[in-house]
Amino acid sequence: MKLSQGVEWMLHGVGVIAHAPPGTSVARRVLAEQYDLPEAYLAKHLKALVRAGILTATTGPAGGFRLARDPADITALEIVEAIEGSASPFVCQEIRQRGLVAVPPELCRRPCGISTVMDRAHQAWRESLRDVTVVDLMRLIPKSLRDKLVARLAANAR
Amino acid sequence: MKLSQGVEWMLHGVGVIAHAPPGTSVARRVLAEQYDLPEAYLAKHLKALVRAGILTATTGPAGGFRLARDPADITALEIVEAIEGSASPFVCQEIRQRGLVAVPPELCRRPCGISTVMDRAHQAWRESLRDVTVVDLMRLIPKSLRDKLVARLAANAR
DNA sequence: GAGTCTGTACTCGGATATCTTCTGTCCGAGTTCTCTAGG
DNA sequence: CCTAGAGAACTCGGACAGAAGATATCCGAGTACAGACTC
Repeated sequence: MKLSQGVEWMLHGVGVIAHAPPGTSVARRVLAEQYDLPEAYLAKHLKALVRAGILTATTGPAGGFRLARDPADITALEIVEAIEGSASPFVCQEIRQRGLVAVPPELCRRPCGISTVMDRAHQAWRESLRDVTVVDLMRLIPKSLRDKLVARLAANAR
Repeated sequence: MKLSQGVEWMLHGVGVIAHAPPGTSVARRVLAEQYDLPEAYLAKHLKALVRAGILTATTGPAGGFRLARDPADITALEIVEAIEGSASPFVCQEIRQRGLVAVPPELCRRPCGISTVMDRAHQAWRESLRDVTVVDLMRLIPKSLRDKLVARLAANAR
């Protein structure tokens, strides 16, 4: 079980985009330089966030990415699932219905108990991430650096 | 993020092994037939559980696998982590220390805030799985099938 | 008849290919700004 | 001097290779039982 590193990039990245001056966008080049990330690959993950309705993208010289909604309405869970997908990491293959002591289909109306156990854990994980909003992510940046960040974003906004 | 299917196999498998008559082992062939699984690949995961101290393996004609400890002392979390590893699915690459607005090392004594958020979610996931023991897994098998299972295990024990 | 020895059959364990998924990259479509030319 | 037009530069988006990990498999090492042989 491994999370894509795009999750880390986007959790940091959305926190940066959220600091952009109102009405301005952050170009992916600016974001890539911010953390010294490969720009082309970063694009892939940004695109996923646009599809998920978390960011909006505008093209052209003054284009870039900005939040699609209020930062308080966007959760870390949404960001993670935009990249990793919302499917559970545990996929029940119904092996109980196979083999020598197969469970007859009429007893399989309810999901497999193992599957329930795993899903419950997954829900606990999701709940934890749902409690964190982009506002919280913004607060994670040390204050001294926040000023530098905002200055840089303002300088790159056109 | 995807869990190996070995997790499903072993959660079911340990539940089966736990039903073996006292003093007997379950051969991997018997376990493979139980759910119609590829025996050779199943071996890989069983080995992982032996390394983790969850099962003990004995060779020879009457050999096989049995629980290394009391079923009430073995948690689902142990089984999952024996296969997937105990590392967090989120690995912090410390990208905050890179790029144009890099955080100076003296401010990085504490772990990155993003990392903390993800680790908290991971701990919630682990806690949920830690609450489930092998005894619980045994109870997940419907009673009517449990009798058939025990009979089969007794017939294959030598 | 009892004990011992040898052989066989059965078990698990490590090393080895194949394939899907993540990682990384490139070039094309679209838009806005700017510069220039004309009125 | 002002306005309109065309060009250029900058943006994002989808299609294309390479690498790492999961999946699947085989053959070898070790052990307990069973049979046969000897005393």
